[in-house]
Amino acid sequence: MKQKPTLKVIAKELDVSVSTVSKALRDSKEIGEETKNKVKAFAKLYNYRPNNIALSLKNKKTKTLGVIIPEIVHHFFTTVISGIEHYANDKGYNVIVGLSNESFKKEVINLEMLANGSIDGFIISVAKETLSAKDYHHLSETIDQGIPIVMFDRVIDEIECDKVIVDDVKTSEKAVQKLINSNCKCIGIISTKDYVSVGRLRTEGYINALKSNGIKVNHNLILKIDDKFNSDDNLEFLEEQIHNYFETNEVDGLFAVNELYAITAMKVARLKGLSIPNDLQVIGFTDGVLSKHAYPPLTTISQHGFEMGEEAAKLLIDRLENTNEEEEPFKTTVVKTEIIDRETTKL
Amino acid sequence: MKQKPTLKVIAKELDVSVSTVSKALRDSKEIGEETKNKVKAFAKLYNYRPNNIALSLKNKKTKTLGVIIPEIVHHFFTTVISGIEHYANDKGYNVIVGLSNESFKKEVINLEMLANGSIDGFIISVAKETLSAKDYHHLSETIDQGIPIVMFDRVIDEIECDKVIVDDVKTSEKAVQKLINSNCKCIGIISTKDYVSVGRLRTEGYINALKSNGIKVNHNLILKIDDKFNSDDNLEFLEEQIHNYFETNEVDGLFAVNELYAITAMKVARLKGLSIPNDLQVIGFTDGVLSKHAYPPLTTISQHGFEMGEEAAKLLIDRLENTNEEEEPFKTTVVKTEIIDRETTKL
DNA sequence: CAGCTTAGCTACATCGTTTTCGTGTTGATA
DNA sequence: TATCAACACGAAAACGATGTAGCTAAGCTG
Repeated sequence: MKQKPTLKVIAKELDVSVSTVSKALRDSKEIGEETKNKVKAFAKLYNYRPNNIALSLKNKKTKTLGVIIPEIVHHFFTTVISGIEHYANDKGYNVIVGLSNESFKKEVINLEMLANGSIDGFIISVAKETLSAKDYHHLSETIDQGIPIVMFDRVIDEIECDKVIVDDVKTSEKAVQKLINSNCKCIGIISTKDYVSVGRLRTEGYINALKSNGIKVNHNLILKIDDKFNSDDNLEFLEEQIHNYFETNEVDGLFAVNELYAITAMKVARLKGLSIPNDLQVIGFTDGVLSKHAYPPLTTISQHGFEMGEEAAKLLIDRLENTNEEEEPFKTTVVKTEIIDRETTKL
Repeated sequence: MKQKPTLKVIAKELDVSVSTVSKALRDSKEIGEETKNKVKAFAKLYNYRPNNIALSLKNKKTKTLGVIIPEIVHHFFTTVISGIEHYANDKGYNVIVGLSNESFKKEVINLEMLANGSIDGFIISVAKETLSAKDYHHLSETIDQGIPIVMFDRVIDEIECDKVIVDDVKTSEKAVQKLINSNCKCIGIISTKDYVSVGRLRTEGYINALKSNGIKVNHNLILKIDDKFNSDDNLEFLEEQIHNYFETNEVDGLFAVNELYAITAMKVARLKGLSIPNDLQVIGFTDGVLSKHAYPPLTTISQHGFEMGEEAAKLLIDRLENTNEEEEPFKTTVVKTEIIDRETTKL
């Protein structure tokens, strides 16, 4: 086992000073050609690489980004991480991932654990518990300490920072409009409780679409699921709620605010003997593996998670590397969406 | 924006020395009660937290783990990451994620980027390209430098390090045996090319099961998909290969080495008018979202990815924190598997 | 009262790097 | 020959924290 060489050992070995070695490796013109070559050759031979930690301490920047998400076993979030990684790596940044598991406490711990110099900035999608508790002090304090935050998907209006979102309202309008155009007479929505911003906004879009088509909004057709935690865990609960929903409503068009709700609704509908898309048309939100491989393949809205990730990383790194005296104003980037036509809708 | 206070500013503010502050905060008995209280109160007021980077430099350990995986938009890998995170966080470690995208070059870059002091050890699942090229110098060099590596799932026999695997051979035997017991007369397997260790081993298990039941092995029934990269990208290619396979083989039982192959095979079979599980029984490997939500829900083998992650983190952290003089011998942990009975098999 | 202990604090080195500010030597110039 | 620039390099500070060793004053003992 050979230890990583440091400037000091190279210096001693070649009988020059540490500063000379450092300068030679950085190709400073202060150092003579001969010495430079000697040092470089030696460094190459022993595979010298500057110690990142020492550099971080000196430069007061770590070149790593902290990403905090509610869960990682989740297609959308991992797609976003891919995008973040891609852009970040390209710019020489590393990505350190923290999981909140939708828990406020874990979110706070993660933030504190990383805010002690380990990272230069955060990219975060807020936990449901945080959203419902409306306790954002950890976020504002972090920003206060000069650590920039970029929020994506689940954002908080009250906090001033860069944000990357999708136009949930407009997108949902489009989806519901598509159902209307496909001759659906009774369109329902399966959404989340209102404290989840995306659920609220998508419901808003659903209502807008109905209204602008002169359709009266029937609040029984709006199902708001209360899944505080990982929804995969209480699948039966979800199925039961959807089952009850179908018992009391005769829908022929359904808009679900995520894949799982859509897939589960399809499953329940199938059990009731409904044929998709003949008896019931379905549109989901988020284009994940489930949608693509479902039977029948689900018509859904692609959020372009990869682009969201890239954009979030870009916003963050831009801010980190902005050397201007004046602070840049905060930006909110809206990533465009797209309806992926598959087989759960007609037309 | 208030900057993070350092020991130095606290010291100056309270007119004591830096060491006094440090010791007071660590509750050293060298410092008088009065001074301690004063310092602690001040530190609390200004929310002092020791700078992680400085600590890392001093202690020569970063308390972060580097995880390098082929892709992150993948249920199994994210489940493993969850397990790693869970155990690591518990022990006060952070997790930094690198993606190889199945590329040898990216794997090397990621390793080098992190091996410069940023992390204390690696947890890695090797890229397909690395496996097929059989070039492991980056791994052995890393270990040589004293940075421990734990491999999981896709491991390399030639490299000596801790490993976490599943008993692929035995597990596959069990799965195929189940098909035999369910009266399948012609059982096929969809696997990967042999350089992917898990594909090779699972094929081995398939062959073992047939042999031990006195069934002659027909090599036409063994389909080895060559997907060097993310298999989601060349879905048509996969479908085509499976389609051809079904054209030339009349199988009534199918074992697939991953979810996607299983689901895709089911889709192709359905197109051919086959009914599942009546005409064709299917068992997959890896219990992901696809299996659970497929139609019909897929009988599959759970690898317990979460436990694998926890175990990998445990092996790594144990080694890192082992203060004994002698090196511990390398361990290979075999995580148990389980067949999840769903609706693509009879019985 | 010399000598010793001890409480309570400070100085300093250290981790690995970069960077500023010297400093000594050479060769050229006035 | 004194002066000066250019060259090639070294010493030291700095980043933030920790720990060892050293120092001072007070209190005690014989």
